[in-house]
Amino acid sequence: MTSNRDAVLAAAQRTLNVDPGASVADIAQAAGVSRATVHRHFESREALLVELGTRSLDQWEQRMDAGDLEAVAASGDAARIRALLEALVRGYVEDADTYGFALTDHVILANADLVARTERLADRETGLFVAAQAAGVLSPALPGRWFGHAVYGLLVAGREAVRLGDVAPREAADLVLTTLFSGITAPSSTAPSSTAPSSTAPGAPA
Amino acid sequence: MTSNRDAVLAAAQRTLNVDPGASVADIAQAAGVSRATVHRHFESREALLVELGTRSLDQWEQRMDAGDLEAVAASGDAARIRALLEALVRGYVEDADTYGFALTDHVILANADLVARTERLADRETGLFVAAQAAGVLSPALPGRWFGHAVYGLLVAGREAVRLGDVAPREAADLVLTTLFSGITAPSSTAPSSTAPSSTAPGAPA
DNA sequence: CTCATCTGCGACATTGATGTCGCATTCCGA
DNA sequence: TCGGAATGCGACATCAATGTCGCAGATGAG
Repeated sequence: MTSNRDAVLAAAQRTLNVDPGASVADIAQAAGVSRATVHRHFESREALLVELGTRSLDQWEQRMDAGDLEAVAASGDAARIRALLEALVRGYVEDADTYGFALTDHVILANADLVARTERLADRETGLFVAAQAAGVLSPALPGRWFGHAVYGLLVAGREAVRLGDVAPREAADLVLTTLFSGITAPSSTAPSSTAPSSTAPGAPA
Repeated sequence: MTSNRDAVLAAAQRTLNVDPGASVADIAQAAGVSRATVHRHFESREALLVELGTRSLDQWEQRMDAGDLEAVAASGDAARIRALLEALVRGYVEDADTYGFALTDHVILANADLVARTERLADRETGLFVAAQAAGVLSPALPGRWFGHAVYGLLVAGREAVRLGDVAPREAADLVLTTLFSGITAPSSTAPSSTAPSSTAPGAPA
């Protein structure tokens, strides 16, 4: 059984979220095993990080699979596209809670394989964004590649806001989503916020 | 004269923007001096990073000073507030070009003094955001502390998008601004985009 | 010209972290 | 019960990066 291997991964994930520069020794301690044991399971610190990074990309991919991304994109159905976008982002915010450190970890971001795979997944996601533009859901004025970056940036923002205690973990998804979709300006005059996330409006009782 | 000291700082800034984990040796090489010389000017690698971080905070502070932040906030004048917000963000995007690495550098982000000063500056900025809410410029539904994070996140996004070549450096500011203010959804039907940045719309001829 | 100061550098010392190795212990299946 | 495969660990070896020290050349005021 890989019981302890998973324990190490879990500990690493927890530890790195607090201190992204944590050493193998720190991680081993958090996992309650010796440093050598960590090295039995992972050839190097980088290998450990790469595995975590891979898992975070797995989650991303699963989110897109689960949402049937290509089918929804091809459907051209504005409502479906819109709903999928929202579901994806909510999912990402949730995942960021676990793998958030991977968003900005330099070791992970420098690994060629992960970078390549990230690119492929981003391309795939961009397909949805572009379809969303065609369906009138997303602004046609923005470059297709930008959307993914915007999502990424707001994930980082949400994570940081929660980490610093500026927003409650529960609020994060709504904030990210509202900001992403509608921006931060006040809804123009009295018009109903037709572009706000469908679910609970931020500020409403949770 | 501190000629070479400045040269080291400049080299560090350049080098770190490419490889955030660059060693003192890397920086020294980029500056065309020996490693020991770097250490003559900066007690430690951390001290060097802290100085760069300090300078980036100086810029932030200067932007707020230059915009007369408190006066504008107190004025309650929606147009002035709105204009200042836009000017600030444009300024930040420009600064991120130079000090971008500081946005996510773990050494800098872990330094107590810099964190404390960042907090103070963020509080100051939040004053403007809250005034903007009162003036009807920013959404009253969002928590005051969120705005700063949203700006931060989109700066990271813009920086990354430019770094990866997904958007032209010239476009970055418009993209960040539009996304921040109006989000990424298509303007609801045919209504004039009353909340879009006042200057050049993204996509318009530069 | 001369001394004092500043700047730079090569060589050394130290440190923290990484990764390896052989031995002990546990956990099965036969 | 027995044997081997897997797991864990302490101790060691290595390495990369940091930081220190004393000497050498430049610079500049007097």
